[in-house]
Amino acid sequence: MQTAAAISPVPAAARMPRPTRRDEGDVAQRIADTLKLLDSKLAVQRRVVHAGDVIFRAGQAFGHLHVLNSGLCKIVNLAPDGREQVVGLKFRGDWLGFDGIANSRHSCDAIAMDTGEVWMIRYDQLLDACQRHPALMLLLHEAMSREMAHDRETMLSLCTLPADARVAEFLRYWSDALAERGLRTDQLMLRMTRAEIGNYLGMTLETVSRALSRLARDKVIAFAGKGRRDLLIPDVGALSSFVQRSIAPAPTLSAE
Amino acid sequence: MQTAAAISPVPAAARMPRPTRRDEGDVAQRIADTLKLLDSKLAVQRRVVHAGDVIFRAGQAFGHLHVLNSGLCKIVNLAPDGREQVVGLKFRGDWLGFDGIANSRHSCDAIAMDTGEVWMIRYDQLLDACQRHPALMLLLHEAMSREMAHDRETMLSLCTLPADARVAEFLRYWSDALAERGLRTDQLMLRMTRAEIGNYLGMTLETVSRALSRLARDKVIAFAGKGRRDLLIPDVGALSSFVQRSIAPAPTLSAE
DNA sequence: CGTTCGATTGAGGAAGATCAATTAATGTGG
DNA sequence: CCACATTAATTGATCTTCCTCAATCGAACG
Repeated sequence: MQTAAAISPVPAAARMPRPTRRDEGDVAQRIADTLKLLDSKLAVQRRVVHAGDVIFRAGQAFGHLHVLNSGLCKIVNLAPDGREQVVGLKFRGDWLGFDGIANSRHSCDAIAMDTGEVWMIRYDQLLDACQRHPALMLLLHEAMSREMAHDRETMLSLCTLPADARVAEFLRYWSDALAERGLRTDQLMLRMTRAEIGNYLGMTLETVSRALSRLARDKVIAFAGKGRRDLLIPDVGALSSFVQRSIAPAPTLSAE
Repeated sequence: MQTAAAISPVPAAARMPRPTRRDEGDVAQRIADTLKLLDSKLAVQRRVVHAGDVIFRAGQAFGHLHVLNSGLCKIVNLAPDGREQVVGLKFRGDWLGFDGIANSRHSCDAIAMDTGEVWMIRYDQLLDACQRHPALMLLLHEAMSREMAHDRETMLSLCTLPADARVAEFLRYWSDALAERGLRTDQLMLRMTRAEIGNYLGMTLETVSRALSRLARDKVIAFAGKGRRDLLIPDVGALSSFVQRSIAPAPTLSAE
């Protein structure tokens, strides 16, 4: 992680009018509407998946987009030289497989991390349907746009946050995703090993473990049950403020 | 950077059939075709920009997509707390502003880094045109898809490469982008300060400077002219192999 | 010709990786 | 149900990479 070098003379906070965020209810509604619209206009093929199941693999011919109706899924990017990295987590209502459109071939693995249902949508049929139903096209573009915006947030976190804060931010994001979908957010079952989390966040499994221990010591999170995979998050705000604290350890700047 | 922890039992190299890559000629052709199609089907508004000009800013209402007809441009992501990061570089033929679709508001700054021409396309008109011309919609999806795939490559680099290799990879990517567009790739004018490059790559300006010095010492690159912004890249392959060398310093593994 | 900004280089320090040992949880066959 | 093997997680000690601070140099510009 490097210092937030001032690459622009104007402080960002000063010129960015915080974009108005939909609140949770809206997101849940949007997802429900999306699923309903897809189901009504298209021949959706449903598939039940279990933890570890491959939804698609890098290199496979692209023919379908997928939408997660329930469950949880990770996206893993692979380099030809063997490096691999978890580059995304997907929740109910999220689309999978956009990356395959450009080269007619998937460039990532998508792996289920829990029991769930995936809707498969033939891309050619989707295109047809978009011609007939502009709302469908809007919705599709919106989903792609959202994914891009989120990827950039991820890059920002990877580059500007220290390890502890990155783990906190990761938990905050996850519980946010749950909240948006109307699920309880005070308890969170990590369905990834420390190694996977570390891979996702660009750090080692030991660093993840230490970060979690520290967060627990500071009462920002707690472990539920005996396994160390179930977390209690009494206050999501505490996670956010932990992140904020770690990027401004010496906040005593007079002007600016 | 962390070790490439084996998060999956199967070595990636073994199961990923290297996707067939278009070669340079195809990319140049695709870009030319895209621009022609846009120009013929839409009311494109042209705008000449110079280094430092703002194409759009985070927070601004989203109304247009942009396509770079010439020049070079950076995308800067801003966090509400003031952190900012360069999250993308755009070349001729690249689209800008997709991130604005989802919340009707741009979430990044787009800043020109050189004299060039930007085509502005009203999003509502584009949607209309997509209804009439399926080819246009295909092309649009392809552009979005390509951007997502590239963002993931970027994350992979950020998380798995040490600083030197990240700089080398950055130069390789840049010169690749030039090659794809039929431009000469043996010389490259960096239009960014060391601080900007460092911000983009998640490291400090000193580390960038040292990495470049080392690459020059190893004859992978050379400095042209007196300023340190013009680079000579005698052999792009040397950059790639530098990257490969740095991820496998002890390659003597018997089996696997 | 001085001022300013960007780049380079060195020395020291800190965050996080690596190596290694221990403990906890999970699964297996008897 | 228990001994045992296996995998995940924790924690500590050490080492490496990269960040931080600081000085110097060069180029561009008024």
